[in-house]
Amino acid sequence: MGETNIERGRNARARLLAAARELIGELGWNAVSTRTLAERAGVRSGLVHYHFDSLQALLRHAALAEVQRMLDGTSALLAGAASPSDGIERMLLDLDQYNGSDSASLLFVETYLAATRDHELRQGMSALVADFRSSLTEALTRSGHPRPQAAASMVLALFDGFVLHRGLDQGLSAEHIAPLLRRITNTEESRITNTEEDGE
Amino acid sequence: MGETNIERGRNARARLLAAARELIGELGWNAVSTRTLAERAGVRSGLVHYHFDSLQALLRHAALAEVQRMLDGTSALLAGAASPSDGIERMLLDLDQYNGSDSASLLFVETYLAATRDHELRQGMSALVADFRSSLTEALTRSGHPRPQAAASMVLALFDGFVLHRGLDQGLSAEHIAPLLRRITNTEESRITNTEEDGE
DNA sequence: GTAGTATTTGGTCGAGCGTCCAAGGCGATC
DNA sequence: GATCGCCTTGGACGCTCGACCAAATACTAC
Repeated sequence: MGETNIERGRNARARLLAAARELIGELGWNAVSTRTLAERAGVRSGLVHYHFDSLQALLRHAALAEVQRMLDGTSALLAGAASPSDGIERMLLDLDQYNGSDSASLLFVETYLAATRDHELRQGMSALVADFRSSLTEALTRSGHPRPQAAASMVLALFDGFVLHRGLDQGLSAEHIAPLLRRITNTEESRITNTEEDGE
Repeated sequence: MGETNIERGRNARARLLAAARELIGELGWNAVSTRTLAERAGVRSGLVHYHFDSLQALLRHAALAEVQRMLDGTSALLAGAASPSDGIERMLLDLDQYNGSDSASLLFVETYLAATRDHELRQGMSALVADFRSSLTEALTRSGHPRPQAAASMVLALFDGFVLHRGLDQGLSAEHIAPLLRRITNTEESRITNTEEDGE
């Protein structure tokens, strides 16, 4: 295809996105500058505004692509599992790869925060998260969970909070909380509505 | 007492801290500048470095004080409840005041993130969170929970993730997930270890 | 009042920021 | 080999930043 000239462009663009993926987590969304970005990508800073409308647009694009990649990988675990409960537990164990201090974990949280201040990013993130949650909800519904919607929301919140807390407390492990996670994903209705038999 | 001169200083200092409390959530940790801070506090920007060693020190101080205030308020709910399960559920309902987009919610998450990049802040946050978690663990232990440590970790992660997700999905409500929260805080051992009776 | 101390002001410093752009490089096409 | 279009360069623009400091101010103590 000898499109070497165009390939050059695609390459630089991809390297800029990869650099953004790393730096958002390392430095924080607001601390990523065109110059550090260009340096990490091995290009000159002028290129940023050739390939993207603005620095924010670059960061948005990089963040959404990475979040989608992570969510896709995670929901693949759900699809390949024998039951939703197993799938969710595998997802939890899979979360151990995000130790809460690596750039992938932090990118996720940074993107959440940036989304509260950037309308376009917020819409993109909402769509991705809603998709993921509806997969979860659907799986839980099919398995007969009495509150599939609430359980899916809870599992999602738990996962993100899990990653957040790992940044402070490295002792927090997936195996540690897996047994209790099963209580949520159980298809049985909870039998106990009030536990005050145990005073002090 | 005519310490009017010192009072002036205390007042300016307090106003700077209050401004930081607001702005960290509104703009993001890294976007708070000495000048916006001073403007919000109604003082001149030079005062920042008179009352504090650096901008970072001011932000650290303000964030840790506010997080402690929030955690203290929340654990008061636990202390005043009939049982840990009730207390935890009240804490969850109390979380509804943090809608995920207000400056209080965002300050919390911003501080988590900033702690991964600021050693001193990280130590302060770790101590506060560890304190809170140990209160929870102790309460769950006294009530006979089979896995008090794991349950406390889980509840904490769930709460923070809950706030995080509310920023994207305002439909997420505490009442919605309260019934499932009880499954975690239940003092009974989970009876089901494997739920694959429901294929597809 | 005078001296002394704590607080506040207003401005400067060098550095880094996002954005823009004219000029140059470079492979494809004729 | 000339022309064309995409890609890249290097620098300039105006601006904000954290930090710092000498002078001015406000209050206290003598």
